[in-house]
Amino acid sequence: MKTSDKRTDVLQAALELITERGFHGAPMAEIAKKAGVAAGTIYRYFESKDMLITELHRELEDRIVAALRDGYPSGRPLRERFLYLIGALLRYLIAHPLHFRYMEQYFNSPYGISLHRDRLLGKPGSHDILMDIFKQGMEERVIKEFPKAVLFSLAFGPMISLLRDHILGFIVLDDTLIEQITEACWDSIKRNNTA
Amino acid sequence: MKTSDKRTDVLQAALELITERGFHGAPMAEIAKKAGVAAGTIYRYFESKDMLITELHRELEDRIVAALRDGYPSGRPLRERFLYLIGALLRYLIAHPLHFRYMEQYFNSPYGISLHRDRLLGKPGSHDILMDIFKQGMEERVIKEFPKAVLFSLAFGPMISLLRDHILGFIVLDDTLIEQITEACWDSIKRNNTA
Amino acid sequence: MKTSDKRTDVLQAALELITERGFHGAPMAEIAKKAGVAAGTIYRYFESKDMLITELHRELEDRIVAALRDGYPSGRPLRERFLYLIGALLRYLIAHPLHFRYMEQYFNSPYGISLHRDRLLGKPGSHDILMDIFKQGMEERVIKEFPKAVLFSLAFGPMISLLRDHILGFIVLDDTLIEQITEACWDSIKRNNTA
Amino acid sequence: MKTSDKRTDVLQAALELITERGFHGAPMAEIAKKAGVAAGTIYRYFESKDMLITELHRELEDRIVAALRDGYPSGRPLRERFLYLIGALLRYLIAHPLHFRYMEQYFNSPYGISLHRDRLLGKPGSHDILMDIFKQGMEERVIKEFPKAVLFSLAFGPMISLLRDHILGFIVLDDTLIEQITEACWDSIKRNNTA
DNA sequence: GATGAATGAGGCTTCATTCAT
DNA sequence: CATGAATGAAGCCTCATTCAT
Repeated sequence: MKTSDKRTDVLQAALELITERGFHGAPMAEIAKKAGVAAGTIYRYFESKDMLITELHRELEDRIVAALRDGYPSGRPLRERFLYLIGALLRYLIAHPLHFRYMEQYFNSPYGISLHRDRLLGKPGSHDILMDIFKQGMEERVIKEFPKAVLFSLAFGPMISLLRDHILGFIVLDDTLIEQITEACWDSIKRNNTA
Repeated sequence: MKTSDKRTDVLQAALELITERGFHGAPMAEIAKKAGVAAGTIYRYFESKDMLITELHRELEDRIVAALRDGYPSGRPLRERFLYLIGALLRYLIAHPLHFRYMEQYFNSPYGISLHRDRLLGKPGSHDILMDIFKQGMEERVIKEFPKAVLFSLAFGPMISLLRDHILGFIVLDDTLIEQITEACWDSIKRNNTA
Repeated sequence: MKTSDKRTDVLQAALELITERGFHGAPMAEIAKKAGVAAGTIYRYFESKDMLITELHRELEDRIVAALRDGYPSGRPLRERFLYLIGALLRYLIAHPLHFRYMEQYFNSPYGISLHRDRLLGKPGSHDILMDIFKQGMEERVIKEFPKAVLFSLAFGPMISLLRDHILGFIVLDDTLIEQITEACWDSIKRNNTA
Repeated sequence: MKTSDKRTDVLQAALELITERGFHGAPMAEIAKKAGVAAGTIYRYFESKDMLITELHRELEDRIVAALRDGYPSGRPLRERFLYLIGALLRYLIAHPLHFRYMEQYFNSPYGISLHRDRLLGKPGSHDILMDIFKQGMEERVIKEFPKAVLFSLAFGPMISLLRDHILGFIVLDDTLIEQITEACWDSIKRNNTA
């Protein structure tokens, strides 16, 4: 049994180094050293530093999407599905702070700019799930009449900000708080029953 | 009247180049050229590239804070003051997309990591204004009982996400939409007077 | 019957790759791939890349010399033997452009510099044949009184230049032209019997 | 008075190193050291190693062409002009063996391949002079009826071969010999007055 | 103060060669 | 014998910073 697949080692080393020091503070030589391989070895698995960075992004994204799909309460009411999605993502990223940090950096770099809208939840998978919720919600007049991008921002914007604070130790996001926060997000997009 | 203060020229050139190409895509030599000065000249005004970057951040922050203070309806009700703050910031950043882009990059770089909590509204100034609103709001039971960091994220998180979309052209933030969005933010932090 | 001797495959692959891209555009790994063997395998047959290159040179040289010997009209008059030699070489290299390209590259590289005089026809074999012609020719006062190196250059120099043009498609060397050219070469070394 | 223009120093160092060791045996770092400058300095004058190599080629070519033009006996008979051209080139390259070695290497590399026909005498200048001689010579039926490329090869091919031998010390090209050789070249292209 | 040529450390990448399987 | 993953030295180039003018 091989515990160490070199490709995986490189990705992990890159993840750690890049989240800690940024793309430009993570030379290939250092990534190699941290991964326990020679510098040249990285190039057997990744065409270039850019490719390594892009590939790592893709892998993390896949894992995140998988985490969101897993346990998604398809048949349940709108609100419940929405709360699940936000909560699951929040929990995943709290459990994997490096993933969060990496994704954040990626989107704020020339790499991620081409990804635009397909951001944190870019993969068709989870993105569509969310969009379905929004669509259905607006049709049923449960959710405010907003462009999807606005709903998206209201739903996920706070999370990013909160995760940073959590990682930096400014707040502790325990289960109770997470629940309250997801509900607050729901409040921002749900229609006010002015009736 | 000095139309061209070299220091200002350098800052402006740095702003444009860095927002367009990132910190590492903006060599000092190019900044100098764009600013119409010699490379060495920059070092008369800034100790190093890092200092230039930090200084630029500080200047932008100052201007943003000033913009928020200006016209702030001190004596008015809580909700109105809150809406004003969010709306003013949104409007300022829409009017100054480079400022937004720069601040975003800054926070997502090793530079910004040391800034922690003091983010977009880091300067005591505006930050305090907002914190006062939260404090008073919670005391008066108008706003949900949350750690301030959470309230902050609920209030400003969506905005950052929206600004990106706006700058990238995915949505058009006109005055009507801005008003609706700020109200949605308010919905997420205001207490549901179901009692 | 061995259709594929690995050693031969490697030499052929090297020939093709090197003539196409130069010594430095032909990595061992690529030669190996083209030869259908593993990179390490090459080192069973050749001590190093340098040795491979040198060895390939030697093999091509052997084949060229063999081609010249074959059909050489030993008993015939001087002029005829001379014309045969030039013509045969020209025809061989036209038929094997890769051989020509390789030899050319070889001589113009640090490898070939150590080969000095032993150039295209370096191997004692054909070289001697030519030298005999020159010697006899001078003795019989049919050929100009020149150092052998000069006669050699007059005889073969034009050919190299022409082959390049032919390979590059600037001229088409058909049989008629070849005959005329070999005669022109003869003109340059044959004594003008003006006396 | 500046004896050392850094650009010139770099070109000279490159010339020496490349002729001695080939393009790939002449690292930029070494060229820099030999030129007495820092590695990075080269890039102020040349965009890349390729550009340096190409530029050096151009400069040498210019000098050679200038040497050929200088003293060219425009008004004199065809034969004299031809002999002058060959002789002048031969003399120039004997006096500047590094130039010859460099040009040779250049043409036998991927760089020079794109130069094709425009070889040693590529610059319109001298090339045209030669072509004019050929054209006029054929019209006046003084020169054999050959494609220009063939005449060119007959005229210059031997020279290249001879220069190598000279540089390697196999022969000594003194003025007497040079004159005889140029005449031999003339013999190869001039029409045989079979009349 | 201003200039910009010069510096040289450091980054990314290639590739000949080795060696465990 | 053959394999091909791994190695790491070495090459090209960039760019923040300095300093003589």
